[in-house]
Amino acid sequence: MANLDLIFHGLADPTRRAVISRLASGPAPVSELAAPHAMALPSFLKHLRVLEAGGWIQSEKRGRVRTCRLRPDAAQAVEGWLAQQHKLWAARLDRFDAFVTAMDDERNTDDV
Amino acid sequence: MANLDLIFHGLADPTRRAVISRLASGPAPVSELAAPHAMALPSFLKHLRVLEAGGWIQSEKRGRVRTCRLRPDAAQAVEGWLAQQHKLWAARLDRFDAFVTAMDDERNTDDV
DNA sequence: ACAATAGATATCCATTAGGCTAACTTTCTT
DNA sequence: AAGAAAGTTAGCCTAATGGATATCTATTGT
Repeated sequence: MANLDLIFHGLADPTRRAVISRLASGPAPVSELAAPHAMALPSFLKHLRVLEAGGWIQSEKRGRVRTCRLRPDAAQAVEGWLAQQHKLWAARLDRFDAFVTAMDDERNTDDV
Repeated sequence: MANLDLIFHGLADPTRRAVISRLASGPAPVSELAAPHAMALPSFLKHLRVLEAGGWIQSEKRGRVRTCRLRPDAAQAVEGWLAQQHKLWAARLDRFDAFVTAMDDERNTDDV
């Protein structure tokens, strides 16, 4: 699996996030993926390579057409990282919730 | 709220992810955050600024000490993006699961 | 008052990112 | 066989990254 640096770097660009969203509705050849993006093809190809390096997509060339499809792996890695952070944050977030709740109560008391 | 580019860029570096994890156990001054990382302070400060730009942390200076604390906002943005993608992927992932299951069944049949 | 502490600022440097054009290879189509 | 289509490769450019030093400011402790 790709490392988190590459995984997150893959997401840190709107073109690449758009490609991921597009591929959610099914595999597509390179030029179809590139069409909505106002840039030269070689520039776009770099984004695809970044996505591939991050494990977001895989591609296969048949004839002169390279078809790209999404891979669920990277998303799972992101979720894993988030879940781990959540565990760490749990106590804090609870306390934060308590704080917000206390504020609300106070405000309500004032209001009522 | 910071945009997704900055949010994800914040995560695309191990030093910065370590800072986020560290801050989960509570606020800390800059030099305490910097201590575990083998780099010069100005280099480390850049990472803090990236995290601040991405909405991951906030900081406040009192006297000569700047205290940094985590903000839940950025994580929520990430979760929002993931949830949205999940909606898009749902059908595909189901089909992928079915595919994997079919493979497993096939393999089990061979094995047994 | 002075020295130490905690950061901040200013530069500098090498590498990577993200864009481009031009030229090239392969694979269809006619 | 020739030409169009779909990528690919190579090189160029500018700006941003991620690191470093050296210097500076502002606080705090003695």
